[in-house]
Amino acid sequence: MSDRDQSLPHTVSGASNSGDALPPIGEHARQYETVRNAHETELIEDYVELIGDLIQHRGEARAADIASRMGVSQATVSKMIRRLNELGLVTSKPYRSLFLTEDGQKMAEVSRTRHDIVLHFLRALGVNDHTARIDAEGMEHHVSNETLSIMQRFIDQQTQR
Amino acid sequence: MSDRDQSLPHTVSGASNSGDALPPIGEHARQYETVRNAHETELIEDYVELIGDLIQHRGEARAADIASRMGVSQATVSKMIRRLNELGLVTSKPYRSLFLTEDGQKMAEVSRTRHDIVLHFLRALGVNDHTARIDAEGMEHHVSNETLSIMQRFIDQQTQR
DNA sequence: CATAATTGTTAGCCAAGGCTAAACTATTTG
DNA sequence: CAAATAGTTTAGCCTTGGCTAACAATTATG
Repeated sequence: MSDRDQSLPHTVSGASNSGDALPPIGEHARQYETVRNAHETELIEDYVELIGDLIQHRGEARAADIASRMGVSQATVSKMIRRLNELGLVTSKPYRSLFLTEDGQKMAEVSRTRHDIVLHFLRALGVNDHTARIDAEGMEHHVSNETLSIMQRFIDQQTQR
Repeated sequence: MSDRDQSLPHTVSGASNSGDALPPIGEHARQYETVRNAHETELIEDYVELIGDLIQHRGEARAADIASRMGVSQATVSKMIRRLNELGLVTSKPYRSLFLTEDGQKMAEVSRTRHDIVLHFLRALGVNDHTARIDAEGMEHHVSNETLSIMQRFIDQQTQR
């Protein structure tokens, strides 16, 4: 709580969208579909990204570390690792630490880049570091490449002055 | 696809976060926890928000409309409505259209406001309308009130000039 | 006004992502 | 080097949010 509990702004400048017509049905459905799809990959990406970070910063990724950092039980991690294996994102021998496959490394890097852009963008916007970290974690999977590019441009403008 | 498929920016100005140390374990876990919690309420909020929109724009919310706009089967909607009922967010009589309870209306309004702020913000940033709509749909549930306030301020600055 | 078409519900299936408890493996240490 | 501790996996359970198919109610129409 704390940082995230502040008075919610109650207005939007100019015409509120509430007055706008609803989008055409097909388009509307596609918007929700995009979100549902993002959902399916989100967790996977979070695990892969975290595993990449652990390898980079700690030299290895142990299940126990993943569990404590993700805030879930070891059993959950174990099950997830099996999935990542099936998806060809990690290789693992029982009771040994993990490695990312080439695909896994690629995914980790893309996720990491996106994450960083969103985080830097929020900070450049003026959001405090702690909140920015939390928001970035949730937002990263829902930001299109178009928006990412624009965020990057914004960061550049802010820092080059 | 289309709008969302563009070259991913590969750099972040200044120090990449990848070089930063990992957050302390407890904090890290809390970040993920926040995202997991958001997840649980996301869908609920989407349904409630959509029901509110339908009532406002169409005069009523029928299950069939919800199904086609969400892009899911009617059976799924029916089941979901039962849950919303249990949660005290809607009232419904079998084979009749839905109404939001007071709590439901409150939730719909908060969601709508957040959604609008994020959407307007993205447009003010320069994101094209179509992409902005998709991104807003996914992002809205992960934006803290602090960030929303800052987005609102940004919108005001952009439009008041 | 009887029947067809539309809309809503129920039953029963599935996969994902949590959990706890118990079993197994590896590592550390007395 | 044996026993204790730490780490990992498996089994089995639960809830959510999808689905299809079958049935029920409502509404529209010939």
